[in-house]
Order: sequence, then structure tokens, then C-alpha cells
Amino acid sequence: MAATETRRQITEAADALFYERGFEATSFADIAAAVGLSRGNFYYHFKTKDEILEAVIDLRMANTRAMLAGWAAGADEPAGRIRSFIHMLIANRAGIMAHGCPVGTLCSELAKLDHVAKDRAAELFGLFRDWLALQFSALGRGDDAERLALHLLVRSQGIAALATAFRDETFIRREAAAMETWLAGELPGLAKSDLSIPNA
Amino acid sequence: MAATETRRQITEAADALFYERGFEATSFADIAAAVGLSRGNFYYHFKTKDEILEAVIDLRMANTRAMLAGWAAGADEPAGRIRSFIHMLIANRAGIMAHGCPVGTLCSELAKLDHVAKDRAAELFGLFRDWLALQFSALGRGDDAERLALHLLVRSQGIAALATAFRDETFIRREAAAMETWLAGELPGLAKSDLSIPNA
DNA sequence: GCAGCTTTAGGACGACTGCCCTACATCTGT
DNA sequence: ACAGATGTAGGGCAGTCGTCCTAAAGCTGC
Repeated sequence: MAATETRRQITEAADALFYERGFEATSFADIAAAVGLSRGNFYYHFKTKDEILEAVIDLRMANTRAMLAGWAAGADEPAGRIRSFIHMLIANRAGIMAHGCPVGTLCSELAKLDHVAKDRAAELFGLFRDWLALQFSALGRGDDAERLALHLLVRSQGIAALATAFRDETFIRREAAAMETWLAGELPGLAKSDLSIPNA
Repeated sequence: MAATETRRQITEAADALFYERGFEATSFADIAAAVGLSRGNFYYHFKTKDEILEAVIDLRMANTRAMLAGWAAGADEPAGRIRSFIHMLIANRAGIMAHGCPVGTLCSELAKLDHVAKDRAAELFGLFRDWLALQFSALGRGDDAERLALHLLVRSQGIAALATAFRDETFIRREAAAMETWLAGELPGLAKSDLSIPNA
């Protein structure tokens, strides 16, 4: 098999295992078994475990960029694109309840390990933040764009964390709906309000 | 030394190490070194690592109850008590940026390991949820109390997750202030609004 | 059909893991 | 002073970890 193809398979298997079990709890042997290779042969493709992690982060960055581009292509209006982000919570609810958010849990694990790649993993959040801010800018909320983007990130991360703990699907749906309602209140045509003052 | 005292020291050392490094990444040897005991002697106090985890969760439950009772005693008004919860984010900002929220990160790690104690760890969230709901009930928001409580939990968990990734202290302070502003909007005297419709 | 490169399997390495045993030190009650 | 309980030290158990080596199989170009 071509080395690049094997490398891709390893990276994808590691991606899934790192998500499901965590980075540290996943061993070379686990990944090898998932791909169907011998343990020892790994050294040929990846010198160290950190190298696999690097490849996994690269893969996730590429996948995230592609997903964001897909959302942008799938909706003409920025509001619809932001709703695509919110709906991700519902679409991935099973995985979230079992293993949390792939980005958030990886970042927190790498932070605890004080791993060199922790900042690279945090760039995944940066991707979402910047893309969401871009949508809010397109909605004429240029001044608040990043703050509004971070508000959505905060809420989705919090929802993921609590959904993992309580494993409550209704909770996810209700909170996602609440985010959509919040978004509707931030849309143009309505009075611009401070993000955090619900009503006066 | 009395066995109960040694047990307490072990539990406290494990509590800190589980928070800083994570449950799996912390070994018997790490805890033993922190307490100043020999590795082998652990078997006398704790048969298994899971037993230590159980003791740590018990300790955190007790500490959390004490903290909540302290907040209740420290403020006569429910709003002030809720603000104590929000201020916890700022008081613990250094730890949060380095290691995340102790409750959230433990729950997500145990979920990934599919550990038997994952539900017991989730009860820590239940403690905060119920206490916050009690305060909102006292504010006359009985119908929405649990939903409002979960909203605060969602936001604080999200803030902790992003603060760990970005390690931005200003972000924590700004989001904590936004939560206080949101709280003010939910207080009696102002028009009762739906949680998720900021303004109309 | 052979040389040379790529890819593989299998195993070994030292270190570490959670767990467990046994011999010894220390303390307590009589 | 002594017996028994309580607590400790040190090391060993089998297993796994990440890492690395070597020998050979598979493929490609001549």
C-alpha cells in the first residue's frame, strides 16, 4: 500500500480514537489494531506519538475548514450559516453525550498534560471564532462580531460539557433552540441590544 | 500517623493532582511522592485507584456543599449568592486557564474512559444546578428556576473551556461581567422575560 | 531475473503501570 | 516487659507503554 494512504488511514483512526478515548488513553497498539497493522511498523510512518497528534490536529483543521466552507455554501444568509453551527450540536448529539466536544475535550486534555501542541489545538477554536465573527460582521455587527462569536462558542462548549455529564438529549435540543432564539434577537431589523442585557 | 489522617492527606493530594494532570495521567507513584509515602504502602490505605477516585469525588462533594453553604451564609439576597457563583470564575481564573474547571474536566475524562464513577462525578454538577435553582426559586422564578440555573452552568462551563484554550484572563472577566448583567436582567422588578429572548 | 527501494512483521528495549506481598518499625494496652 | 494491633518500607508481579531495531517480503526498473 502506498505510504501516504497508510498514513491517512492511521491519522483517521487516531482521530476517532483520540476523540472517543482521549489522547493519552489511546496507545500505539490501539491505533495499529484499528488500521490492521503491526505495532512495530508504526515507527516507519510516525516517529513519535506527538507526530500522530500533530497529523490529527492538521486533519481536524482541514475538516473544520471544509465544514465551515460547506455551511457558507449551503446558506446565502449569514443567519442561516450561524444556524448551521448551532445545529451541529443536535447533529452530533450522540457523540457529544458519549465523548463531549472533540475540540473542547482535546484542548482541555492537552492543557492538563501541558503538551506542546495545546496551542495548535486551540487554533481549532480560533477557526470557529473567526468564521462566526465573519458572519456577524456580515450582519452589520462588526463592532461586536468577535464578542458575539465567542458567546456562541461559550454556550455550545457549555452545552457539550453538561450534555456529557447528564447525557440528556432534551437538554441539548432545548439549549440549541434557546441559542437560535437568542440569535434571532441579535439579527438586524430588531433593536440592537447589548449581548448580555436580555430586556429592559 | 493515624490511618484516617494519612487517608485524608492522600485524598487531598490526589484531588489536586487529578485536577492538575488528570485522573489517568496521575499514577500511584505521583500521589505517594506528593504525600511522602512509599509506593507500596498505598495498598494499605486504598486497594485500587478507583477507590481513590471515589474518595476524591466524596471530598469534592463535601467541599462543594461547604462552599455553597458559605455563599448562602455570606449573602442574604439570592442575587448576591448567585453572584458569588459567578465570581468563582474570576477567583479561580489562574487554575481555570491552566487546567480548566475541576468538575467539567473530570466528567469529560471519566466519560471518555467510560468509567463507572462518571455518574457520581456528574452529581457535582447536580449540586450546583440544584443550589442555583433554589436561588432562582427564591427570586420568584420557580417555573424557570432549573432552566436559569442550567443557563448559568452552561455559560460558566463554556467560559472555562475557552479560557483554558485561549488562556485569556480578560476574556474571563468580560464574560463574568456579561453573566452578571444577564442576571440583573432576570431579577424581579424588571419585566420577566424569556431566558433566550434578549430584547424585542 | 536481479538490484534497489519501499513497506512490512515481529520482537526486544527500558521504563512505567496498578497491584500485591512480606518483613520490619511503631504504637497501645496490659 | 511483652503481645497484638497498626502503620510503613521496599521490592516484585505481570502487563503495557512509547520507542526502536532487524530481517524479510513486495514492488519497480532494468
